[in-house]
Amino acid sequence: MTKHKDNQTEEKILIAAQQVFQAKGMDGARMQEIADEARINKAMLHYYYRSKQLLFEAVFNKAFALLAPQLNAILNDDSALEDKIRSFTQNYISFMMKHPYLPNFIIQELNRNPKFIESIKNNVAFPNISKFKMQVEQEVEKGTIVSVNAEQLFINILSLNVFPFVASPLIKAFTNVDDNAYKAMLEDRKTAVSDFIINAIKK
Amino acid sequence: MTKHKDNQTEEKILIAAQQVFQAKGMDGARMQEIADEARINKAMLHYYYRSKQLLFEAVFNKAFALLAPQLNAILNDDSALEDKIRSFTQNYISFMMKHPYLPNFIIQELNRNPKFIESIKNNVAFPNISKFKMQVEQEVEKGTIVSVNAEQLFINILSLNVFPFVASPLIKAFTNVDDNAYKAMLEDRKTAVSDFIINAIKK
DNA sequence: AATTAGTTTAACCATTCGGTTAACAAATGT
DNA sequence: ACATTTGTTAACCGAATGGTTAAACTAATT
Repeated sequence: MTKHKDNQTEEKILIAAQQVFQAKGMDGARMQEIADEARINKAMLHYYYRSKQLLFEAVFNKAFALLAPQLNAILNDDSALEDKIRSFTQNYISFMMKHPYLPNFIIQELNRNPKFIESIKNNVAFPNISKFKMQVEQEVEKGTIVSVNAEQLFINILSLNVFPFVASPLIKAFTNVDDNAYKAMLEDRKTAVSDFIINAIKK
Repeated sequence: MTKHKDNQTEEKILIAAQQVFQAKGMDGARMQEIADEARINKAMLHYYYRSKQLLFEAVFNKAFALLAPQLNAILNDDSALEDKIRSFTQNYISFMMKHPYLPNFIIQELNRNPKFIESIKNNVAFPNISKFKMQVEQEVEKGTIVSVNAEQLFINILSLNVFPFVASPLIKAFTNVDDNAYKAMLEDRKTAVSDFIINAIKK
């Protein structure tokens, strides 16, 4: 980062830290466990990242940088609303099935420390609703969809796509479904959710 | 609980533990902080609840016992599907606005320890989808709603109602909305969400 | 070969944390 | 009145934890 040559150690640490932090959260993670996971000496963690807090922030920012473009796909894209909803749902669920820990990690840590969001809000690619809002308002005016508040619609889209990943243990228990069947249900949702949304707003 | 007389101390501890655990989670909570919050000596925590783990479980079970009946309102009630969706949405959002920490706490701790759910599954009032599933299938057969999978519909209802409480810091940031405006949006959702759902499944 | 800068390790340190102990106070029962 | 049980406190304990240090090691640079 600063004086360090391009060493593989720094990368190994970040990967290990990612796994441990995402599984156990900031408070539950142990520096020793991260070191073990990376198969290096614990002092190396501090050599490269100075403190647990800074290592955590590196992991968090990387995770957020991975998530943000996914959301911008629906917020900033130029294609038609219905197409966007379909492609977003399809892509987002595929993406999340590859990174199931991601949304929970981000949500949990932001709840733990809400001030933390200010520091990432400055990020260039921070998702923002304004363009999406204009598009929805235009569609309402044109009469292609029912009268709907853009913020509420965005919350609905996000909820339907993200929540099943955040609350999976709970949902599995309520619906008496095992891991494989749940995966199949998520697969179905790639189209079922967009059908649901479009039905809800279509005139 | 066991040999203790109906002392107010035990109750004070549980209330304080609830606040601290729900704000900071199992790993982030400190026994000393709970004692301070309850204005009692730390040793009392162990006198009444033996260990941090057991105190945590008491808090968790109480929280879950508060949540479960809310869910059973839509799963086990006999009224018509559309009415249930409306009343559930209305009641659930009102309820959550009074207990905003609840869903996050439960979801977070179940993700931290998925085995933990087995111990509460035995609970008599543990929410179960089976009756709701039958009702949805009947409505589909009668032709009053579009063909829809009951589990998926249940996930959708849950997502739309719960997620805005779980991810509030994130949503507030994306939509550029402050605390008061967000509260107003949640208020709107009491009817907006049920309209959205019913629109989505109506023929 | 000697110097230097960067990297790695084992041992160590101070603090925090969950939990215990022993003495004491206040009820409760006889 | 006395004894026993229950409730409360301060002081303490050992283990775990984030972080530091100083020395050893490695590999370029001169």
